[in-house]
Amino acid sequence: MTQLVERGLIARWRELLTTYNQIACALERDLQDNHGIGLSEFEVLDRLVESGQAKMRMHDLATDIYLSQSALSRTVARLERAGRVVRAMCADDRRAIFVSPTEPGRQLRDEARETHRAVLAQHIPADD
Amino acid sequence: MTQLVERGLIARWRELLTTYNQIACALERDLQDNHGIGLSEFEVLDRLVESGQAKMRMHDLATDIYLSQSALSRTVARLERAGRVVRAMCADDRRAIFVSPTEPGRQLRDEARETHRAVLAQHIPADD
DNA sequence: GGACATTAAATGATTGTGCATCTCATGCAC
DNA sequence: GTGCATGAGATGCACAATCATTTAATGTCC
Repeated sequence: MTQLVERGLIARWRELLTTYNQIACALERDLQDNHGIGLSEFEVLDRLVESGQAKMRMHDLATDIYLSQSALSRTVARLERAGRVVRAMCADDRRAIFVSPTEPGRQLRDEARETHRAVLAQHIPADD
Repeated sequence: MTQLVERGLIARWRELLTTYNQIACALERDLQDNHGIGLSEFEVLDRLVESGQAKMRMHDLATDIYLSQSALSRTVARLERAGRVVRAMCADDRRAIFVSPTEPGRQLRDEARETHRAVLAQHIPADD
């Protein structure tokens, strides 16, 4: 990535495009094969756990992540369906929803994190 | 991008993830709004024209680009439906297909290129 | 020449995404 | 209080991407 800094906008964009797609594709495949979880599901779960808090509001989760609001909503729905998180009412603001990882969810995250890191290590250049 | 080189794998990946999504999203939106063309359609058309050749085989086009074979096939189909390219038999190898941009296709590409460049200029850091 | 692997491209099925819209809940003005 | 804008989240719809499969043409080995 960094070695291409001077090549002009288009070249840098294309580099970004292919790098992103390669990595995202590899992550998607390995996460799915090894843990039965998609990339965006992992990213959500990961951020949820790493926040350290027991529960997070959807809205706060959304600011952290690259997903659109509707994509986040569906991703959390999938995670819930799979028993990785629970959604709960928020007493203070009844429009809001709290999301918390379940124990299996935390566990899955820990396992998947290793696959995740391995794929990244393999695809992201050591340094410049 | 470059200023984050030392932050570790995960941080670099997240940076890539959000950068990519912001730019791709902006490109998609502006290309669609201003020229009625999607990002992958533009990328295909752009590479097709910039190759300098009158026609290219699908397979050669595929090596240049981040799209899967089936995605490319459908993207070209969309471009053809919109009159931006034509597909033709290849006499040498009757399995292969030639793709050529039409005049309106070239023209659209030239126009869209400016939008494309503008969005990139706006989102990709000048340099460091 | 015949059988089989390989290659180019298209296509069916499934899935995830974005946009627009909808439903409620809040907040604020009056 | 009523009325209206705004905010949080869910959902219908359309579309694009993937995987797996299919069709058809080439190549190869015997």
